[in-house]
Amino acid sequence: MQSFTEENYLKVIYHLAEKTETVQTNAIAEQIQTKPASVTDMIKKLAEKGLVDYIKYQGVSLTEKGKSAAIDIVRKHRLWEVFLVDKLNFKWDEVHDVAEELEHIKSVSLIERLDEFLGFPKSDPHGDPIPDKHGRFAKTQFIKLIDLKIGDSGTITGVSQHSSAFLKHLEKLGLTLGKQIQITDVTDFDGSVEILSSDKQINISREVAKHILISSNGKI
Amino acid sequence: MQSFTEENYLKVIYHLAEKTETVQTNAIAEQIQTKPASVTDMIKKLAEKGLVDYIKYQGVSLTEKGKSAAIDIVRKHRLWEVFLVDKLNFKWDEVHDVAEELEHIKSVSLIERLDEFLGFPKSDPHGDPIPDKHGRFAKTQFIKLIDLKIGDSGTITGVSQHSSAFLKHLEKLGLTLGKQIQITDVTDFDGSVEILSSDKQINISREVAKHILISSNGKI
DNA sequence: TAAAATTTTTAGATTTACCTAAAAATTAAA
DNA sequence: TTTAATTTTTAGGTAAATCTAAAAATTTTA
Ligand SMILES: [Mn+2]
Ligand SMILES: [Mn+2]
Ligand SMILES: [Mn+2]
Ligand SMILES: [Mn+2]
Repeated sequence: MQSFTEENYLKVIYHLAEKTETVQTNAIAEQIQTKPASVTDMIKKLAEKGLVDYIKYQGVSLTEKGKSAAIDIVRKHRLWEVFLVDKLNFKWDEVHDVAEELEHIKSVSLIERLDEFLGFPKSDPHGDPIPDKHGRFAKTQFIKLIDLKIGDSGTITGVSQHSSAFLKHLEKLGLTLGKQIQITDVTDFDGSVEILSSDKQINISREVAKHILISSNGKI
Repeated sequence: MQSFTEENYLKVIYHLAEKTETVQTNAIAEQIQTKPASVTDMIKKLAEKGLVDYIKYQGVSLTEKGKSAAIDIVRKHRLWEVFLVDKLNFKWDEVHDVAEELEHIKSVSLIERLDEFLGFPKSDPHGDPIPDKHGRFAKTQFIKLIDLKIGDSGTITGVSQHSSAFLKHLEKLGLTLGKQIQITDVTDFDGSVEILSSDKQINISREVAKHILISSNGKI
């Protein structure tokens, strides 16, 4: 059984490992909002417990045991987010912080029953996949909107930024999950992207386009 | 803002104060499952924060501020219990421990929306009243089953013991909330109580009878 | 490839919530 | 009303998760 703090470390290491094979002390410190010295201490403890592989100065990676613990927390986080949006009418930009707390509630039957109550959802309000109780989930094949070419079209199926500011912005633009979009132009000047969505022309910045994930269906 | 631990102390003091005006160090220690010396430490801290009134060796009592914080935790605990039973199909004997964790989730809007989602319930699965968001609730007027006389009847509206063992036992006897009962006899030998419920004669021990709460409707 | 910059670790403290053992105060009994 | 029992507090310490400052290792730059 892991402490609240240990669980947060495992989850952060898991997410960072999606980008780089082995995870750096500083990167963890930044995510956890703590100092590198504290991270080193905790990493040693997690290594003792067999949750991470750790070689001094070489970074850290999750063991199978650590990975499965991390996925379990991610599962809980995403299920609670679905609950908050589907049942309690939270907006998609309001759920993350509460889910950060709820994900640490320790009860296997609670999560299994919640999963059932929600109808075994496959993805959370941000399009992220929800692992099943065995930790299995489909690795989703997303393309960043920024990487599409003029004329390409697809469906918004995820976001790679969960900040309230970003999500509220998308909401205002009408760019929510499930929306069909087509790239109509890319501005030379600032690289902003012109898209067609719900019969409206919208201009979004490169920064926004980077964090919208599309499941492409090629040309219309 | 209180810590997880401070919240538990406030809640325990609140419940103990329902019996005795001022609460003893040892009583708190027993509830929290800790040592009296630790309780003294924490009481000092709570007094510093203005949450309890404390005079050395004289016991402790909640200030208005402390009381309202405690009631807020009780409200959360009971709302989560309703959620678990009504929405996730937990039994009434399975919810307490999970609610002990959920009650510490800090989000005002979460609880307000949960309350609404549940239809603003007035009592929890054990018959205990749920305070509204201002901390107000009706002081319920219960009589212990053990205090009824032969011939008296009433409705089971609460229990004063929340252990799983006790609740499972009641379930097996069919003595759940809302059931009509009538006292038919009291055994001289062991003081056990003979009752009529759902057209069946049941014998319950004094110990059980002490913890069943009845809203009496006099003679039938 | 040697110096500089960056990253990571160690050393030594701090805070929170505990503990044990012993002293002090209160309450009950003789 | 003194003694005994009980309750409560103090004194001194531990473990978990932090921190700052400084040392060590690695990586980058020149
Ligand atoms: Mn989230
Ligand atoms: Mn999410
Ligand atoms: Mn309860
Ligand atoms: Mn209850």
